[in-house]
Amino acid sequence: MTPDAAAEAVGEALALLEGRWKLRILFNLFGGKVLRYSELERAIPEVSQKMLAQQLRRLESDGLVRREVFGEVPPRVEYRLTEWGQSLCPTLDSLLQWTARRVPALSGASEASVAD
Amino acid sequence: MTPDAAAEAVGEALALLEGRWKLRILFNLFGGKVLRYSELERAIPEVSQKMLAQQLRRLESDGLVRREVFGEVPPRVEYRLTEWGQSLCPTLDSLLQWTARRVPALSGASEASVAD
DNA sequence: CTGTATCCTCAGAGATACTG
DNA sequence: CAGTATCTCTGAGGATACAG
Repeated sequence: MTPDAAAEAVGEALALLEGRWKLRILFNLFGGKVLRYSELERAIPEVSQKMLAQQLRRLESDGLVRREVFGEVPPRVEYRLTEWGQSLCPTLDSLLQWTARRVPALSGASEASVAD
Repeated sequence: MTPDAAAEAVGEALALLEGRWKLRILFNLFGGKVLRYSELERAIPEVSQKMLAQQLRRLESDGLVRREVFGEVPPRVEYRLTEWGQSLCPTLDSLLQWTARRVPALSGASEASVAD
């Protein structure tokens, strides 16, 4: 696999998670949690209705989230992770472990090393 | 760990990789490769000089890439991954494995399920 | 309750030109 | 060779209003 092909493949994976709200949504659903639209709004107070709806649609069409509509009055819509979405958890965990391995601060990091 | 805290932590990790060029750069350096500025330009022909320099600086200040300047004429600058940067490889691999597990296409995926 | 529609802003990507 | 400087422009995201 060439560096470019690998970068593209990983990039496509990351694209599914990019944006300011996707991770917030995902982490509120990890562990099999099932939330209504209004519950997600409360869980993520900073998000606008437009962005919440938009990102949920994206997550759904990308296969990470399942949306279930109940034909009731008043309307009810529930969101949960798909199995595939749930299976992302360990990978995000490994990302977390990686950040923990970051070196605190290189002593001479402010200036690039200069060899001669 | 709350969903919000986890989302923020993972978001910070992803931020280190976001942008159109960072992964391209990273994958060209994985495996201990050492490349000069001009070699990176050739490896990623679509990138402008501005973006390449800018993203390299970011990767460097984030601790993923090490930059080594040789005080020669003509100038020579080499880039390689730090140990921490190199240690990201398995995680990106697991991301790749994850995408491979994606379900091909849900039969009734175009319309959301409607319960009653 | 669960969304669309519209308008607006502003960080960041890209093109181009220039420099030690 | 290895970069800055400057300009432009796009599009993600936000505010607000409206709708089934």
